[in-house]
Amino acid sequence: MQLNRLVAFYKTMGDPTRIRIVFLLAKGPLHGQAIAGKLGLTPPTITHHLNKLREINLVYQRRDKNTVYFYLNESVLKHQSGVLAKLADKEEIKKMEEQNLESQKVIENFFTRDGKLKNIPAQRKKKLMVFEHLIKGLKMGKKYEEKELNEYIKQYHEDYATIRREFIINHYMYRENGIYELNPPEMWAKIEG
Amino acid sequence: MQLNRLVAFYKTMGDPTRIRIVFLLAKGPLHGQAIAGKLGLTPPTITHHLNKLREINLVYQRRDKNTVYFYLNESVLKHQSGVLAKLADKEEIKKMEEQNLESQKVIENFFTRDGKLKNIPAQRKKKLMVFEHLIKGLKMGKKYEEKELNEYIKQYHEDYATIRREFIINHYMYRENGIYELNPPEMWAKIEG
DNA sequence: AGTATAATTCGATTATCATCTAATTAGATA
DNA sequence: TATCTAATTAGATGATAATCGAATTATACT
Repeated sequence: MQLNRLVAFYKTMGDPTRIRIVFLLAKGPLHGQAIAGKLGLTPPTITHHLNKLREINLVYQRRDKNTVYFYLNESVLKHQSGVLAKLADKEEIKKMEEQNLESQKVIENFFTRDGKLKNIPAQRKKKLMVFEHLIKGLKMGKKYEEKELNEYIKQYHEDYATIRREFIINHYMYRENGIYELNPPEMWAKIEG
Repeated sequence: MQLNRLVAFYKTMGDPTRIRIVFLLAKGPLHGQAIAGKLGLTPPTITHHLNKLREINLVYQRRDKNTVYFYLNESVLKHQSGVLAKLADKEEIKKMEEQNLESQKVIENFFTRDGKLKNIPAQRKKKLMVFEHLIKGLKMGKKYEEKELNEYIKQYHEDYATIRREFIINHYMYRENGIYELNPPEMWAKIEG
């Protein structure tokens, strides 16, 4: 459970202008000037808020000629709706705690005291726990050259190629033209209870 | 749809300390010192955050001897989870818009141009729309003497007694020792689509 | 090439807010 | 009544962030 990401989501949503933008986009995509017009604000202000909304992956954009259309990413809303529902349910809270403990144990088993990965677990569940631990050092939104990513992985384990491939397979990251980037957590391979 | 309340909820949740408090309370009630201890913060800071959380009705408290126990109000979390789910669903958005328009029309029909209520609608749905409009001038958390509440209602309509009673019946407000206070929206009578 | 339009960046201003220490209130017990 | 503990209030400080006008970038059209 990523506390930081949760907080970032709420902090971003906790602004009247941004909530209004979200409601506008919930009805369908709009371009910047349209948003500025409907809200009675200037374009720089809209850009500012759209940046914040993009940081939490709530909007994405597509360009058409000269104008950029902004879209709402509904999957993020659904995901956060689920988080809130779980938070209201003591059973789910207990499950989350247990999962945290279990994952902590696996990490202790598969990493040396100085943080190296001993070997890649064979069991899928444990493997995913290890991967989630590994990517904690990567920054959301940052673009990584293949070389840079290799170097990062090598801190932990020799076989960077395998691990890098696994990152893609399990949707922790995606690649475009040899550039790697983290996916938002909603897309990651799920660890089944 | 109360934009302000939505924003207030998110703004309050958008703080790491408060999120941690919510997670703690999700496991069960705690008293102030315990929270301060677990988070490594001073009691005044905890009081500060609990006030914020109480403002959005997310926590309530019960006193036992000298110590105050704080509880999480799970219904608020469920409610907000539902809001997010709706926001992710274009159909629901459309419904909300239609409801808004309909409600606006009803308000126009039942109020004079200078804001007086002509008469109390007989149809339940319209009646509730009118009541929701009336209570917009009342402040959440404020305690109203019966006299004060009567005066407020009289701005709109002679028959303050009936309307005041309806506020209670439909759970817009509650009364304790002759003091009236607004309920949180989750408790209000629902207007069926 | 040159102009028009949309979007972004930069810098400044202003307001909000998390946290602390010190002081105060409230209740319980002896 | 005196004292202990828990909680709150008050005031100060430092950091964050919403908004705007001016300047800049990026793309399209003539």
